[in-house]
Amino acid sequence: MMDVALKLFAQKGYPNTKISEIVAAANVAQGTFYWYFKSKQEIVIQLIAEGQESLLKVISQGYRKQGGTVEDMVQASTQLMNDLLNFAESNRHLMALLFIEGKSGDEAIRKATTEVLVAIEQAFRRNIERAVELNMLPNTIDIPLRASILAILIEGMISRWLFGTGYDLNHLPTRPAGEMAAEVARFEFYGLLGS
Amino acid sequence: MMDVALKLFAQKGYPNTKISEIVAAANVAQGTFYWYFKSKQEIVIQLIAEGQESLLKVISQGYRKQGGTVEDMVQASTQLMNDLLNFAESNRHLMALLFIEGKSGDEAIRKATTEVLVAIEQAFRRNIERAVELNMLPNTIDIPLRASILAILIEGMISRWLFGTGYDLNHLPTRPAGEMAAEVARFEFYGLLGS
Amino acid sequence: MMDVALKLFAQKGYPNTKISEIVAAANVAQGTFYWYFKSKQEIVIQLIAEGQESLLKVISQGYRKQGGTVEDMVQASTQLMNDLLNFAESNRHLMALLFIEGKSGDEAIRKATTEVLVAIEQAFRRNIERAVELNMLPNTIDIPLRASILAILIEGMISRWLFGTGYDLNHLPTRPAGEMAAEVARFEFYGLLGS
Amino acid sequence: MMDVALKLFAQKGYPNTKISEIVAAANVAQGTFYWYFKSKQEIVIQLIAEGQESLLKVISQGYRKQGGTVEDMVQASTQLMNDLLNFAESNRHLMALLFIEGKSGDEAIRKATTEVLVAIEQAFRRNIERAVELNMLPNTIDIPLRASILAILIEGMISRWLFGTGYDLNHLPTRPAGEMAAEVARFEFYGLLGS
DNA sequence: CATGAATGAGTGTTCATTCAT
DNA sequence: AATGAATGAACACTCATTCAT
Repeated sequence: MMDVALKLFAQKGYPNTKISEIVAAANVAQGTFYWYFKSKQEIVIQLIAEGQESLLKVISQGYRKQGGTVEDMVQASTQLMNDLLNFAESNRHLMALLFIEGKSGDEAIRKATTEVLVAIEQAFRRNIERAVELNMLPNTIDIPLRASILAILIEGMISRWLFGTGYDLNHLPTRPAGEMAAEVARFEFYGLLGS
Repeated sequence: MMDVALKLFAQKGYPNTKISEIVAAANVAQGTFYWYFKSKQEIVIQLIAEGQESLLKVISQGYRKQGGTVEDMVQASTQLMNDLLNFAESNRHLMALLFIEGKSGDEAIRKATTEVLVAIEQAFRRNIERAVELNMLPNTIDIPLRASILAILIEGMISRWLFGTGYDLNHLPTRPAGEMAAEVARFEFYGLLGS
Repeated sequence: MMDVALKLFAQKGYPNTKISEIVAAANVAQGTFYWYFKSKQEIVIQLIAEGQESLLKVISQGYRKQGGTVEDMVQASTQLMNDLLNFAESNRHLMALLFIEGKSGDEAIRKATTEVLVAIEQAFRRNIERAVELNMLPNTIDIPLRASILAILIEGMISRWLFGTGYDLNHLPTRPAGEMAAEVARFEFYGLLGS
Repeated sequence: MMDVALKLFAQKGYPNTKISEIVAAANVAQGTFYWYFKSKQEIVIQLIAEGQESLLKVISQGYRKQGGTVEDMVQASTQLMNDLLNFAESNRHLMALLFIEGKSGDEAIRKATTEVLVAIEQAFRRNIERAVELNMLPNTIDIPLRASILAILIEGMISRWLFGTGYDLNHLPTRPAGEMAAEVARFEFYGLLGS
């Protein structure tokens, strides 16, 4: 039931998805929904929590590589971006839920998604801090702001890559994840002016 | 009536705002709403259209400065960012509507906000193209992608600066617009590694 | 709408009466109900409150007669009983609501009806106190208990007279109010052993 | 299971008590209920029937004493009232069910409780008839009415003694059963004017 | 221009009951 | 005997929209 609910929420939005549609798609009776979930809100929260877990797993496995040179750092970042994009691609519906419902919707839902985004930001923050310690990044930079910028970047990038500018669930990524990841990581470190 | 509707939409979200609340806040009768607007949807669309106009005005006035050096370019970008942040700060409710409802909500609403975002992206794109022509940026870069990245960046930055990570309408910007603009413009051109 | 609701509540009981039935009987749309009443519960509370008011008016007008002899007292009591019975007879539905829903039902409803019954009891209590002061009743009696007994008596009597033993809304009083009132007043003062 | 159901029905009322609550309190599965009882209604009916039996046993044992004088009669009545009050006190939940659900609720439930009340009334009626035959009561009195009045009296008295005016299940009797019984029996025979 | 009473389709949720195991 | 997952009809309440004044 959760898969079909996730799909419907992603396609039509949480408020526009009726319980009756979920149960119809899942081929169970209306009452059955309430055997498994306390309310409509509970299923989204649960969906988001599950998604958070998988997503954080990806992130925590991301930045493993360590190395001395700047290129190693770019490498590692590219790797993380790539992992995230791959995850996002195979979890389109989840990403839609996170990016779309997370912004509007009921307080409780917003709170749940915010946690996910904060977690991403903190992962970036830790990485920047480490890099500064290793003298790979200038210690003059405003770390929290930069972490924020990176989180924004990755979030927006995933969102646009997956759904295009119009948040269209049927939009197809126009370039491979690897290429995208490389471009963004490059921008991350070198900006518009390039290497 | 439009101001109070904008405020309510921003505070509670479009689907959670009832016509009855709007008219109550505007001190008119329920029927009066329908003398001014064809439907609930129409008022949002109209609200977004008005917002789009003002926002585009800001953008079009932004990149006026021309100049030969890279620093001129950074300057100009900082200026634009600054203008956008200032506009956003004095139009919090509009920005909330744009960033929040623009992602979820009905097709028509999403379409309206998408136009605004596309316009921003195109403004950046034109600027990058010009810079490449002037040999101020390497001609190897993927222009649409970079424009996209910039649009993402500015969008996410405004959103977080105004509302914090949790999309909280009562969040207060923690740093002055000017400082924020400078930091972001710097990142835009030089990336994490700095100038 | 209130009349038809009262009738339906009396006939079928509060929980068994659907809003849809009320509006159907009142020939208005479902939503109209909620224009006038906040909830299903609110209409009963209102109904009971109105009933309480009329009922208390009857009671307060009841014991007006004053007099020196015991027979005057019996007279006055008969008069009150008679007034109450007449009121009850022309407000069958209200009495049903009071006696039936007042005992079960939601806390709020029970509380509302309890007030009515307490008011009746206090009217009796004041009368007994006055009679004791005038030495028309022995000052050895337990006043609150006796007031309670009288309240019970009148309540039960009305209930059975109107609805029979089986709380049947279609039951018809088998004897005239006046006769009933006289019998009960007689019992009130002289008990089974009679005058 | 019946005990816990009785308790719950008394506490929350029949319609507000869910099967799920009964089985939860009885620590069995939902389906188990339907192995023991055909329906929710059936368990109440059964509960009432059991209660009726015990109650009638008390009543039939009540008026055993015979005697020539009026005081003997008052004695006997006091004894019966006392027995009833004691029974009621140790069967609070049952009494609540009888007095509360008996008035509202489904036809079948009302019918079941009515039987109990009719039985009480008939016990009183027989006693009055006997007393009239023995010339202990004037033969001018309206026997059925008086029986009715007595039934009302005892019913209301038990109800108020146990639950107070507000039908509060947690109310505690404020005076001992014996005292209460004596007072009521005295009123029964002598009325307000006393012996 | 404006009112506010009236509408009615729509929806989340409840809960007695069933039934395969 | 007992389980507990599954059912589905029922119901209170919401709210955008209409319309007679």
